[in-house]
Amino acid sequence: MIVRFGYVAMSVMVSNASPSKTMTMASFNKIGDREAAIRKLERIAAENLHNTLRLLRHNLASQIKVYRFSSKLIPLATHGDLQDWNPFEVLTPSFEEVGDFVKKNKMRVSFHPDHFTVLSTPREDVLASSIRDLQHHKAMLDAMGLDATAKNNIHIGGAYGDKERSAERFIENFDTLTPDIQNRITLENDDKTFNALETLAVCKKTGLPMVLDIHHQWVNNEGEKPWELWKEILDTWKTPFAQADAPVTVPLAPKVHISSPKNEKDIRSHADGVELEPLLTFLREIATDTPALDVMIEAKRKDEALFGLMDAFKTFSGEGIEILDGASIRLHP
DNA sequence: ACCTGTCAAGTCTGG
DNA sequence: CCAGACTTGACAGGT
Repeated sequence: MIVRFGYVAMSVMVSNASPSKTMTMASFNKIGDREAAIRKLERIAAENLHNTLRLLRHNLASQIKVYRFSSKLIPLATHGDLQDWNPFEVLTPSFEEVGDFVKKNKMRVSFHPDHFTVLSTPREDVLASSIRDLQHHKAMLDAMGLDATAKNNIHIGGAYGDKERSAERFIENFDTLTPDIQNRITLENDDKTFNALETLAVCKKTGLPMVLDIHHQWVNNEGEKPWELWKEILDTWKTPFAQADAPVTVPLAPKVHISSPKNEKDIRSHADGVELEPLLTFLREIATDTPALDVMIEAKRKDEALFGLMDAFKTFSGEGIEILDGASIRLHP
C-alpha cells in the first residue's frame, strides 16, 4: 500500500503566506465607495491565490502531493450583500495559475466548506445558503480547471432532535442538487453528531465517497474499530460519484483524516502533531485491501506535523515500512 | 509589538 | 425567546 500525506490550508514553515486573508463587512462598508471596496476584496483574493501558489511550490519541494485549499480564498464571496459581484471576472487567471500547477504536478486537492454548510437543515434559508456555498466552492474548482477528482468535503449536519429524519432530509436535499455539484462532494463522519456508521449509511444511499476521520471516529463511535468499517468505506470510493467527469481509468484513492487529541481533558481539539502509533495500527489493518491511500493531516502545526510524522515513520524503516520520499511511504502488509 | 473583542455563516444547551 | 459555547484564523481597534 502506498500512502501519501497532506495538510490543510496554511503552512507554519513558510512565513507571511496566509491563503485566508480577509475583510470584515464592517470595514467593507466603512470604505464608502463600493467599487473601491470591491477592488480591495479582489486584491486580497489575488494575494490569497498568490500565497496558495507559494504553498504549492513549497509542497512540491517536499514532495507533498495532497493539499486542502483554504475556503476563505475570496473574502465575503458568499455574503448576501455581495451577490451582484462576480469575483471570477478578475480572478480567473489567478485561479488558472493555481489549477495549472496542480495538474502539472499531479497533486490531489480539495476544499472543506465549513460547518455552516448543512444539507440536513430543516430551514429553507439555511439550505439556500448551504447550496450557495457549495456552488461557490465548485466555481473555484471550475475556475482552476480541475475535474471532479477535486472534491468538496462536508459533514451531514445537525440532528435537530431526530437524527434519522435529519439523515433522510440530507439525502432529499442532496438529491435536488445538480450533478456537477453532487459529484464534487465527499462525506465525512463528525465528532459529535453523525458517527462513522451513520455517515457510511448515508454514503451508501447517496453514492457519495466517504472520508473517514479517524480522530472523529475515536471520539464518536458505537464500539467499533475503525478498520472494521474499512471494506465498506472502500466500496464507497468505487461509485460513479468518486470518478472524474472525464473518462478515468483509475478510481480515486480513498482518503482519511488524521489528528491527535490535544490532551486528556480536551480530546476533541487537535494537538500540535500526530501520534504515530494509532495511525500505524490502522494502516497495518487496512494495508492488504488498499493499494493506495491519501492521508490528510489535520494538526495544529500543519506541515510541521507532517514532517514530524515522516520522521517517526523513519524509525520503523525495515519493519514493513519503506520511505518513498518526503511525504509518502510504502507499507508492506 | 502586543492584547482583546469581533467576525458572514449554524446548532445545541441552558436559562 | 435569547445568550453563550463551540472553534478558528485573522481583522480592528486599542494600548
